[in-house]
Amino acid sequence: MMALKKRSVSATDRILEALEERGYRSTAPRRTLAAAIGQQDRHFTAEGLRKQLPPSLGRATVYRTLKILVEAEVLCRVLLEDGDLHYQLSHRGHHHHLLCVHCGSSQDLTGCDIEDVLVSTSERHGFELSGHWLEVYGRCRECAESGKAAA
Amino acid sequence: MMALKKRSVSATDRILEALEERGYRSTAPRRTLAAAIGQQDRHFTAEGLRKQLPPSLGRATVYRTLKILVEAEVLCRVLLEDGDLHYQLSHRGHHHHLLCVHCGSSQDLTGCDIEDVLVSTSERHGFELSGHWLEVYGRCRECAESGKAAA
DNA sequence: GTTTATGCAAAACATTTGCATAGTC
DNA sequence: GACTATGCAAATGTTTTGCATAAAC
Repeated sequence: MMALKKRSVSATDRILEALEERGYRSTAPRRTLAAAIGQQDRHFTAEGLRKQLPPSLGRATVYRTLKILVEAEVLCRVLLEDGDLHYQLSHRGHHHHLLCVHCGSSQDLTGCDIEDVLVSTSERHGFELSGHWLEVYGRCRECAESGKAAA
Repeated sequence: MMALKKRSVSATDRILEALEERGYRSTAPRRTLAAAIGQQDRHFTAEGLRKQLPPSLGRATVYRTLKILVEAEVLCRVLLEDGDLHYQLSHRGHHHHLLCVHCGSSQDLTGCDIEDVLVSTSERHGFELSGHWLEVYGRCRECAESGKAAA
């Protein structure tokens, strides 16, 4: 229904917990970053995020923290249609996204049978499947209903 | 069976034809580039390609030509598992790749029912599907059979 | 001759790294 | 106090741009 549910469990807290779990120290810059990420309602880039942060927060810290968060699976990377890679809040485990090209929102793809199709297709090609990356583009319900025109 | 069939119709010629079709001029640098691309037997990057070219061929020309070729659908971009985007010779039209993470070869995915699955899944989410991007990773038959160990 | 393409150098970005300083545990 | 994280500035690497010159049509 909504872009990226930012309320309820608080994405910010999930981020901080993930850092703690992994033995990273709790620092002011990381708390600031976690809060900022928690407020993103669509995919974002490292530089884009940085522009929303106090300039006192070093560039390197942003990049280093984002890398950690991707490894911790709190963030994931999404591939836009033009080939740009952005970051996005994520739920653990393998999943895919329905990316709205209009508003930038993203829904997780659940109950998807793609895996099965890939397994059989791969076998047919003598290919030993080990992973895949899928992004789905289109318009979310809201955007489809409202702007029947718009870009 | 093979990585990217470079013989038969000659990828180089396909590239040159595509340029001609689109009204681009036939120039020496473009011919050099086409030949070099035709010799690639796996995905490559702009900079990687440039290193195989005479230094007299300007950097800008490489980038400009690659962009044209992607638009002409002679090349396509492939997303590696680590998020790197590479170029690769392509066959027109929408298709996916089985990318061997070991030798870097690529097979086109044909007879794939993914589209159908996506359509129904999207509908279930109220999502108006417009496109998708899929990459499949694993080992090609040759690599799977030979190095049962190797990286 | 007109128009397009090229090479170059510089600019614009994005990301990473070394290191001294500051903050956590 | 020991170890980790930070901010900064510089280094790296990639891609884009402006522009005068050269080549294609």
